[in-house]
Amino acid sequence: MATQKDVAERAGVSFITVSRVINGLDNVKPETRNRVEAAIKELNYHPNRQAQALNHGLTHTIAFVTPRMYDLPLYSNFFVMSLLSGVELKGRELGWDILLTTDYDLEGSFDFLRVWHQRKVDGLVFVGFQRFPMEQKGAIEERGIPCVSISDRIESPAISWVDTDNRAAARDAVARLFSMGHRSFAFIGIDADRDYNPNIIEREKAAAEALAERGLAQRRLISESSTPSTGIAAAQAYVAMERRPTAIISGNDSIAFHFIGESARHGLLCPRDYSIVGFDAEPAGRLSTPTFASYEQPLVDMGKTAIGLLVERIGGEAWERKTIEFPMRFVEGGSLGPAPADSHFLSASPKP
Amino acid sequence: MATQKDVAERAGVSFITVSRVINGLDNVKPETRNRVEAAIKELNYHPNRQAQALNHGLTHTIAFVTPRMYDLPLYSNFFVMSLLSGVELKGRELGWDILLTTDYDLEGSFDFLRVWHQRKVDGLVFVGFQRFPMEQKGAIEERGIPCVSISDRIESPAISWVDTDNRAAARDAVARLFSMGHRSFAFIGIDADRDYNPNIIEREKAAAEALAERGLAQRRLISESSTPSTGIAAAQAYVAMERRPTAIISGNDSIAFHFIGESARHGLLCPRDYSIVGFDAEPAGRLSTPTFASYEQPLVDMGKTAIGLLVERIGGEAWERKTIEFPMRFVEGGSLGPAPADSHFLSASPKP
DNA sequence: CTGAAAGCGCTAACAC
DNA sequence: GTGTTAGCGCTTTCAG
Repeated sequence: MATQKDVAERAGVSFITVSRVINGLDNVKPETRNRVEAAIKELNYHPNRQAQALNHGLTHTIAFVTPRMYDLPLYSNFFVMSLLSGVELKGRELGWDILLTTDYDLEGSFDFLRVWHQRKVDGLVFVGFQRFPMEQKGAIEERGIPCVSISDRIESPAISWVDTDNRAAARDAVARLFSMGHRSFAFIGIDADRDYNPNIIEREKAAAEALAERGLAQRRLISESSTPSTGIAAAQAYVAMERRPTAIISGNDSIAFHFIGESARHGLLCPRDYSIVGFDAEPAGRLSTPTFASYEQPLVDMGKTAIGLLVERIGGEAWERKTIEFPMRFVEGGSLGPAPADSHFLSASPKP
Repeated sequence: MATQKDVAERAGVSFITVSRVINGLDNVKPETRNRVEAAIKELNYHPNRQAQALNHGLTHTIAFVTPRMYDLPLYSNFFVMSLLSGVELKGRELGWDILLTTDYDLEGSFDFLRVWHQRKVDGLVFVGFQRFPMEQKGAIEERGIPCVSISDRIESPAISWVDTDNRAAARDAVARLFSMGHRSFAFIGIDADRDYNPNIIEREKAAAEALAERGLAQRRLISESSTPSTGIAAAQAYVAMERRPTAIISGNDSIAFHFIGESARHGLLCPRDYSIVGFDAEPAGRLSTPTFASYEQPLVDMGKTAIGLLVERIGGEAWERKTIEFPMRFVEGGSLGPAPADSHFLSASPKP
C-alpha cells in the first residue's frame, strides 16, 4: 500500500505537499501539483481513511440500523431493502459509505451505538427506532450523536425524522371503499404486544376515525394465537365470522397476500366476496391475480432524504431538526370491487 | 469521547496498562485489571477502532460488494437480502461489521476496490463478481486482496467461492417432469448479452444435457425485445407458439411469477395447460395459487460460509483456497402436474 | 507486572 | 509555495 511518503519521494516533494494536493488546497504550484498527481496515479495511491479520521474525526461512514432482516416477513425485506437502497445511493453520491448494523436481539441487549462509540461511523439512520432498547436512547441526546429516524416520529429535539402520511392514505382507503358501496369494514392489524410497527398503528387509527365520521365502526381482524402469519390468522377469523365485512383494509401488502391466499382456500374470493386494499405497493402485487390495490410509499426517496438530513447534521454548525412527511400514492388494483349483494353479509358456511 | 488516557487517569495507571486490559493480555495484576475495568465502565470507554486499525492494520470490517439492488427485479432482493443476512449474522458473531458497496455503474466505472484501498475494509465478499469491470480484477491477485465470491465460480487461485449445485437441481427438474409424462420442454433463460446470471446459465445447460440424454431437445423461451420482464416476454412467446411445450423450467422463481401471470391473461393456466418449476424458492411462491415448485438454495448459510472463509483468509498465515458447493433442495408445489392431453400440444388459439 | 518511547498515516499549526 | 513540528488514539518494542 502506497502512502503519502511514497508518493512524496516519487514526486520529489515532502509528504505535506501530497496532503495538500489530495485535499485540494490551493497553495500548491500547478507544476508541483501535476507531478504529485502523476505519482499518485502511478503508485495507485489512496489516502488511508483511518488515518484521516484520526485527525479530523470524520470517518465518512454512516450506520444503517434496523432490526434483523433475515427472519422477518417478506414485507420487511422489500421495505427495508428499498430504504437501504435510497440510503446507499444518496450516500454514495455524497461520498459516504454505509455500514450495516442489523443485529437485533429481541431480549434487548443490542448495543446499537457500539459502532458509533468505536468511531466507525459518524452518524446513524434508524429504521424501527422504537423497538430498540430504551437505555441507549438517552445517550443520543446526551452525547449529541447525529441520527435520523425513518418511519418513526421520534419526539426528541435531537432527532429528525422522515415518514409518510399514513393517516391520509388510510382515510382515502375508507373513502374509496365507501364510495363503492361498502358499509362493513375490517382492519387487519398486528398484535401490539408481540410486534411493533408504527405505520400499521397509524393506519388503523386513521381508518377507524374516517369510519366513525361516517357513522361506521371498524372491526379488527387479528388472532391472539401465535400463528406464524398475521394474514393467515386474520383470514381464519374472517371465514368464521357471522356477518363478514366486505371491505378489508390490510395493515400492509404482505399481510394482504396471506389473507387472500388463505381466504381463497376456504372458498372466499376477492373481489367477488370482499374487497381489500393494502399499503406499500409491493411489486408482487402487480403480478398476482387479482392485482392489489395499495398505497405506495416513496421508500427510496425517503432513504435518500434521511441520509441527506444526517449528513447535513454531521457537517453542520447551524443544525436544525427537521421532520418530513411524504405523501402516499394510490395504486390501482383488481382487488377492489363493488360491495357484494346482501347475501354475502350472512354467515353462509363458505364452500371449501 | 473517553480515551485510554482518561481511563488511565481515573484508574491511576498509565494508558499502556489500559491497552493491555482491553486486549486481554495476561501480564496485568488482577487488582489493577479490576480498577481499569471499573474505570472503563464508568467512562463508557470504547476503543477507537480507527486508531487501532492504524497500528495493526485490521479494521474488522468487510465489504459486501454487489450490483445495485434497488433497480433490480424482486428476485435479486430476496436473493441478495438472504445472502446479506447470512453475511451480516456470521460477521457479527465473529466480530466483523459489514460495509455495503453496492453502487454498480453499468458503464463499468465502478471502483469496487476503493473501500479496500482506503483501508476501510480488510476484505470483500462478492456477489455477481463476473459483472464487475475486468481491469480491477487483476489487482486482487497482484495485491493479494482477500476476497470470496458467492454464486460465481472464479478460476483465480486467489479467490475462494461458495455456490450451489445448480446442475444437479436442473437435472432433477427434468427427471421429475419427465416421470410425470412430459415430453416437450422449454427453458426460460435470460439474454446473455444484456444480463449476466451464472446460476441461470448453469441451470439451462444442465437441463439441456439431461434432456439430450433422454433424446429430447429443449426449446428456449426468451425475447430479444427489451421487454421489462423476462417472464412476460417468455409468456408472450409461449402463447404464440405452434406446439407449446408442456414442461417449463424457469431460470428462477421471479421469472416464473411473471410467466404464469402473463400466460393466465392469455387463457393458459398452470398446471392445467403446463407445468412449471423454478429456482430459489422465494417465499411468495408459498402464497400463490398454485404454489410454486422450486429448488431452494441455502442462501443464508452460503452467506455465513462465505464470510467464514474470508475471515480465515484475512487472519490466516497458512491460507488455502476453498471451493464449496451446497446442494439444492426440492420444494413441492402445485405448479407441477401430469402432462396434459395431446390437444394441448396443438396451436389452438388460446382463449383470451 | 508496569511504564517510556517510537511510530502507524495523516492533518493542522506554524515557520521559512 | 513549501517544509517542519506536533499530535490524533492506539499498539508494539524494549526497559525497569
